[in-house]
Amino acid sequence: MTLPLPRLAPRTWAAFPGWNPSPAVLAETIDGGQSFRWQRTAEGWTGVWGNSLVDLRQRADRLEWRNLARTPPDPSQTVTRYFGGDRDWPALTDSLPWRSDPHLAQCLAAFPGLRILRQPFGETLLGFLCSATKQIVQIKQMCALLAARHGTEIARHEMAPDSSPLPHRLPSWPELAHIPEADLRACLLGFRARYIAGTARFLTARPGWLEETEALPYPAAKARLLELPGVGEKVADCVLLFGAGQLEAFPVDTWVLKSLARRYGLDHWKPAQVAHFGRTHFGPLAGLAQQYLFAWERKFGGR
DNA sequence: AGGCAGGTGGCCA
DNA sequence: TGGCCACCTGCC
Repeated sequence: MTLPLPRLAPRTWAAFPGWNPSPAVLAETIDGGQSFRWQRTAEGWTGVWGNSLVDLRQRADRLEWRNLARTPPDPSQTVTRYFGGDRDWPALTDSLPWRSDPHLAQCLAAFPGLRILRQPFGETLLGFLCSATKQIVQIKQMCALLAARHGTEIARHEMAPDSSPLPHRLPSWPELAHIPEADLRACLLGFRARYIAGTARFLTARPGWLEETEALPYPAAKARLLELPGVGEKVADCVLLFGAGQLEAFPVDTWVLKSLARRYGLDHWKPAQVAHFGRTHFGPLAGLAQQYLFAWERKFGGR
């Protein structure tokens, strides 16, 4: 006979402190290519990171969230960190050189309140190792399969609705190290499976390496990430921007290449040259500027 | 139906 | 240093 579990109070909706983005800007922030673990629901969005399982919904005048997992003990702290709630985003955005850059000004106006997420470092690395020459939908599928087949289930709050499609964590790096490459390939990873297996072996041989890397200043952290198989300039910058809060990281992907070619006259420039231009032109928060350019180009770039 | 997709690593001049 | 190409495979 099993005893009935103590009945926990249902998690209730709470207003999101200090952030009220439009539905489009919210979608661009959580589902625009920074993170691959958010799904639309009837009410809004469900997302997973670490041991967190969180719902978002928008009311007429505010954004609301609720925790669906039994852990962590203080979910509001986790949510605050994930959404960069410890930074003054309006001030950061205002310090970008939009006054002397009409296109940047146009991008800021098109996505007011856009934020850079601060995701768990190791998970960000995994997501972007999956990203090479893949579109966001497909990267999300890879992550979903990795989680469903190889990640531990997140203990849900008793009162949480069980319709959530994302009840599993991504596998940790030690867990990934035990998965045969063939099983990784079965998660639609293709040639990326070799990178992930290689990185898993590398990290398993060096306990603490990832945590040390996350804490290093940007140039040193990037140099270390480049040691990993499958991590080049672009992936390293994405991991540092979206998983370590390094706003000076300036990932150059095809969208940013397109953006700078068409809006800044940098036709035929190579990625390394564009990266240099970005750092000098946009300054120490180049990564934040990059996210606005990226979002604008994806949405309006077809003209 | 088939080319293409948020790159990287290896090889060659 | 710079340019090219293989690498997997599901989607539009």
